[in-house]
Amino acid sequence: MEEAKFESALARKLSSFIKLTPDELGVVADLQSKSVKIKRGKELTAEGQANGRAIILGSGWACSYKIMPDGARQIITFPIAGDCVGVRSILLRTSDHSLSALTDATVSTVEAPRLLQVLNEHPRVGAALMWATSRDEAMVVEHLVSIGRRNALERTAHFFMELAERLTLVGLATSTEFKCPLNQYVLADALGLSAIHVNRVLRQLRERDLMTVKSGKVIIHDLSGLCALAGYHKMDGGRTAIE
Amino acid sequence: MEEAKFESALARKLSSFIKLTPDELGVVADLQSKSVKIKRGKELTAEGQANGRAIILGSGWACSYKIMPDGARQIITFPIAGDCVGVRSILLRTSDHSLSALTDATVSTVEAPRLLQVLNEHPRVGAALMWATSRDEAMVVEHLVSIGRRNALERTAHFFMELAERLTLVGLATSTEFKCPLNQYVLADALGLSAIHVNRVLRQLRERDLMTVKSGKVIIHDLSGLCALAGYHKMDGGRTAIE
DNA sequence: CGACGCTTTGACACAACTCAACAACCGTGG
DNA sequence: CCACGGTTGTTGAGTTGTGTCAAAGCGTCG
Repeated sequence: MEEAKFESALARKLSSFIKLTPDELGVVADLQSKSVKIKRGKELTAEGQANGRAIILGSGWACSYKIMPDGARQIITFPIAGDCVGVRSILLRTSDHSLSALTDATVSTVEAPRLLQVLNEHPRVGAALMWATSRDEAMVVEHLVSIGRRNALERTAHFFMELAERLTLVGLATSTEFKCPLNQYVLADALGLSAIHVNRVLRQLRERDLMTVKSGKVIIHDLSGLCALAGYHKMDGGRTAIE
Repeated sequence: MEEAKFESALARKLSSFIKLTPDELGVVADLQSKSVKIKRGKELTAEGQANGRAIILGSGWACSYKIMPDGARQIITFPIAGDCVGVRSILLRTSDHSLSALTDATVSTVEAPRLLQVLNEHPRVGAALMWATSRDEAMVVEHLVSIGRRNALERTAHFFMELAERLTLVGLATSTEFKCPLNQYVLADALGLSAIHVNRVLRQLRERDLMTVKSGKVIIHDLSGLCALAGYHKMDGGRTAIE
């Protein structure tokens, strides 16, 4: 994984699960062959909309969310480069959440039949894709736990730890620093807080010399301190039972 | 679906998705052929434990949860009769949450290879299983939204609406009433509240003539009122794009 | 009967929200 | 080059939803 250049973030991510053959890497590349440029703010999927396709994010940031009747928004996750959205729900008739681009982005759409075909003909690629989506689901669960049982400070710290790990997996973060286009309003909607409280929490994290969020960049000052505060455990990035 | 007697809750649930042939129903029954009786309180899977198998709940109630370093618990979902746990994470080396029986229960264990075999040889059954798990995942997402953006009253109301719908799907609830062995401590850990506040919320629901929870039984007095309060929308129980 | 598990209630504390400003930043256009 | 508006960040004061602590009521079961 060190020196090799991957064609896509997805290929890089999957490779940390199982080493793919050139042939299989070709399949992964092919899934993303018809990529489209998307403008920041564009809605990619609306809740309730007809479904039957998955989306692969080639670059940029997005957010999947639900809107409440009173207009409040809960962000479920921030898909980043290399993430696949909607794989699991390809069987459901309608999408259960909305998806918007937070920055300019490139996306590829994969229709259900094509995906099923890959799963059949390239089981190892399929397994890797399923591994990646399982991982994403595990993060949704962790997010739920976070909102349910961590206070604002722990929750925020945990969120950034997780984000850092995800970004690292696709080569977008070092152990101390990464770019992050999320403003405090967006963070608030993800963390289940008010934007103002997010501000106070970020200040605390800064004053405790744990991390700094400024102008689109996150800097980690004290990784172990953050992990301790958040009760964060690194995800299982290891090999699977199969293969 | 009306008069037919199904051998299992799972068969009944899947049948509401696609009508299964007798042959396929046999497959579903076979998956549950080696069922085991489990005592209330028994832990079925521990977080971090080696995985590679799914569990089908034949009867009884369970809860899947995570424990925080300080001992707090967040319940993610309450598997009931007909639910499959751990299907998606069969590829992950370790389980990402714990699972305990809340009541005496019967469970069947399905090893990964067997499940993959079914998915291959009986794609329609496989699709139905994937539909069911997708549905469960959508509920986890909704649960996240609930904790993040609904207040205690709305959240509780929403929880019971969802529960009622799930129980109905396996024939364990009428539109106005169902058995429910969840006490206020357990509810609290699911709703991200304190047990005492759950009590206050339940009182409010009672005083507003919306619903009553008493001695293991839930009675819905005003369904539309509850839905309005909770912002609840029935899940898509309809047919899929495939088949 | 006593013990235990669960529910109910009250008084109080505190985390997080709301409202209301203001400050810093940034790209745009005069 | 500076003035400008829009977006984002920062701060303070006061409110409120929910948590904590403490205690009592109530069934059920041994």
